[in-house]
Amino acid sequence: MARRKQYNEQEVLEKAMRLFWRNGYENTSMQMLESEMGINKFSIYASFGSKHGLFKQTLKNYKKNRKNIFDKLQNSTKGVDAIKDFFYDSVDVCYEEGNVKGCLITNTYNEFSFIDDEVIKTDILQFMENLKILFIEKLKTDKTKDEDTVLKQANFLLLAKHGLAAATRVNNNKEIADYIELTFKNI
Amino acid sequence: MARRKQYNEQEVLEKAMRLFWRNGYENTSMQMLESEMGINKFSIYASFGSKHGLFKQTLKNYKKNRKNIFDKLQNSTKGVDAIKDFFYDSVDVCYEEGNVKGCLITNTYNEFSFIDDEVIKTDILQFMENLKILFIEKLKTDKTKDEDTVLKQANFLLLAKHGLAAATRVNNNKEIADYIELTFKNI
DNA sequence: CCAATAACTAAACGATTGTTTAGTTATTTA
DNA sequence: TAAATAACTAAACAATCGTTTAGTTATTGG
Repeated sequence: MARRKQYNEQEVLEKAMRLFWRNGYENTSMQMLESEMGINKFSIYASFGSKHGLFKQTLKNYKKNRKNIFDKLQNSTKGVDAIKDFFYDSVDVCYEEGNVKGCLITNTYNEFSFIDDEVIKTDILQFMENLKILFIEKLKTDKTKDEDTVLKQANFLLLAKHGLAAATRVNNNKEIADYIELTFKNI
Repeated sequence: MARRKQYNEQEVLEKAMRLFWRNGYENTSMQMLESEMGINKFSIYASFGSKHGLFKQTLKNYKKNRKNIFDKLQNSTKGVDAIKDFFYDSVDVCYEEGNVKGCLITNTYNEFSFIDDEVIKTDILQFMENLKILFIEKLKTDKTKDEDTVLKQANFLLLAKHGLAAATRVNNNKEIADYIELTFKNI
């Protein structure tokens, strides 16, 4: 054995995540990552392999961070209102995190729709597919909805979530609340 | 006088627009622009000043191209249904253009929210503000809506349009129609 | 205590970015 | 027809990108 790492991989990964979150993937350079993470390029490559690898782990970490609000949605018995709560929770997380911009998943989805990178794309699409399944599950608890309605509404809510994520990047809390209320008015 | 330009500035600008539309600003290189526009870098700089200048003119050209559907919205007497038609028209334009991705304004809005470029940002925000004013105008034709409701619904529709633009980048026509119908169900 | 070795620093890598420039070609008008 | 000049080609520009490598430092276990 020899010298030990002078940094904590989880800690620097969190810092990298927040930088990617603020600036997107392409607009985050290795130089920026160096100073934000507080470690040398060599160390980044030693721990995460590449910029791409670091970003992948960043996404993984993001999902882990959000696990609690997904679990809350999954375990709730409130039906459609559980989804509405989830929308509010998603917004809250963004503002709690402070300096970030919107939702990292949605940001990545937007950015990579212009880039050939099936690895990241598959990752994101799977994430959204899982969310849709959760929506469907909650919508189905309302027995007055037929299957077709449930699917349509699930698709609608997935896109509404997308609009919401865009909104959390610029709008204030009040406008966002209005948006959520109107989204669920007829669901 | 001397030699004349061997290309038509309007024609090559349209080609540049479609390339930016497909790939975004940062992911479009001067090399790609050269081959897509069919002219040399020198000629691009002679006609448009810089990559940034070319992109600005691209946005201007995009607005001009869409003037007809904005005019249709403005001149319509159908109230809220005019906005709904506008949503469908926006989708149609995307699909008619073929190889492009979503709405150039929304794409640019998303991409530049991560970049310090007040020129482009101001341009885009003004565009969205104008659209919101149009929405308000149409919503106001329904005299049963109070002022507060009109503003809330206009904000909602602006964000819904954002979600729609995201959808036209991946989803099929049927899902998009469902989304539009649900959006307007309670307006 | 010292040889082994992992983690560090810092410089350099080749590739690509947007932009400029020097030199050539073609067309215009006097 | 010939001088003038704008538009062309193609090469080079400096800066930055992600990545690698050579050399140094520090800490470990025998």
